[in-house]
Amino acid sequence: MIDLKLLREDPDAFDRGWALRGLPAQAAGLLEQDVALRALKTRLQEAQNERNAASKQIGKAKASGDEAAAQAVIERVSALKAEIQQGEEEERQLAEALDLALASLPNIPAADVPDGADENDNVEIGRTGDPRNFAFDPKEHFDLGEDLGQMDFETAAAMSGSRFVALKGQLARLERAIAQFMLNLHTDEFGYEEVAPPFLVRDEAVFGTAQLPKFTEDLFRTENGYWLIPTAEVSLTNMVRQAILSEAELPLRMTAYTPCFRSEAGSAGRDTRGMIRLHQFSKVELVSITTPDQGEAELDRMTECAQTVLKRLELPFRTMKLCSGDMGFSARRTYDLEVWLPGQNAYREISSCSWCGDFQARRMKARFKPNEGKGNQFVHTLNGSGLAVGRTLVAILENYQQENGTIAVPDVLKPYMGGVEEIVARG
RNA sequence: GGAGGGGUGGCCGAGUGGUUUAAGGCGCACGCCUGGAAAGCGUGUUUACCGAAAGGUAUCGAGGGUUCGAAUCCCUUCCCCUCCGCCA
Repeated sequence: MIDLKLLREDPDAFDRGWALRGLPAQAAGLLEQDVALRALKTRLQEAQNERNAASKQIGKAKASGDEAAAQAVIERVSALKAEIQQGEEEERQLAEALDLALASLPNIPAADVPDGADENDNVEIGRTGDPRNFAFDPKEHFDLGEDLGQMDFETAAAMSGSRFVALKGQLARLERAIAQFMLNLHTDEFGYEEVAPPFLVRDEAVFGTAQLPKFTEDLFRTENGYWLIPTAEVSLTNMVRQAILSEAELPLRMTAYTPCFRSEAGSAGRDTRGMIRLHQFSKVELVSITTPDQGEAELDRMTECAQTVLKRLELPFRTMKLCSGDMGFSARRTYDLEVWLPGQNAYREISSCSWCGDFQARRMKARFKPNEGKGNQFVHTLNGSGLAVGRTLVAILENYQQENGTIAVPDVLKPYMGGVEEIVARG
């Protein structure tokens, strides 16, 4: 949610920001609604003031037994009543319309975010690790997994439809090992607190992180009104919903390993084979809650935490700074990590780290009490994947495949694999 | 699923139709006092909007209603809690 006060001060800056995201100018229309609402409030207040003063006179008149005087004022006040009621109704409608408009507008990109329309305009800012030279034609992960007899799309489809998978045996264990490794890294070395959060949440939570009101079609919903989290960003960020934190306890860093549920509406036909795009996948998420002055630096730190996972797994990747048109709704700045997939001969997104400023905090009413000065301020929120577990498994299969179709287990995962050094076909 | 009890400011908590401001406490801020501190005393302390200011208006989970006037009465709804039942 953008700050209406800032919008009043510099409407052009907001229009420029929205233009970067391909939106038409909004500020004038919003300010018009704002002015109308405040003018109405003022009129309403004047009428209420008059009514209150008159009501007090009635009380006094009745106390002194002057029924006639009381009756005269009562008649005058009743006339005000209709006017006030109508004004209140009008005010409610105007406020609702303005709130919805504000809630439906995305965050303003930071100044350094490259201007661009879509992912083709993202800017590569670094590569880490060299893609391996294969002496044979590297396969895609789904061929590898199916040949190993441990990645079963057909059985999953039979019970759940397309975009589901069942992992078995050592691949199922590998997924667990990946998640364990990531969680241990983020908690033991980077100071994130592990959280096991709810996977079903209410409207307010999803509004807080801004999937609502605009992106309902991307989410699954239960019949009694719960939303299945599309990412643990929702659960973790809402840990501080409505909170007033003390500055001393910031930054708060939380991590969680959760399933993520996405309807993938609008992505029909894309990545239909394999595990790249599923309705359900698991992810280790990172969320930081900071003071405003720490927000930007925290994004760099968080991105490095995510990069470290790939480095330890010795997976080649590149780091992208997202352009304005490709950033998520809440973000001011986003870095994507794209892992090299030799089977696809392409870099594919495996992490996305975003700094949201106070955009989500304002929606959640997440504040902190500063050490110096008075008044509570909104915190900054950040979220990032550290990493998408399913896609990490894909990357390991493709990068660690051997000519005979077996998969070498990355060194850092061996402690989690119970002595297994190589994943082989089931006997 | 059954039966109850509740939602009041940063926090706790009083308040079942009126006659300046939602009592009181805690916390916090400032001041007085002190060699310094504690204690004590005093002042202030939701948010939004209008106003140069003084001040005003709204805000007691949300939305309707009754009334000249609602935190208070009525209706609807959301949320939290307790007990019972069922259950990993």
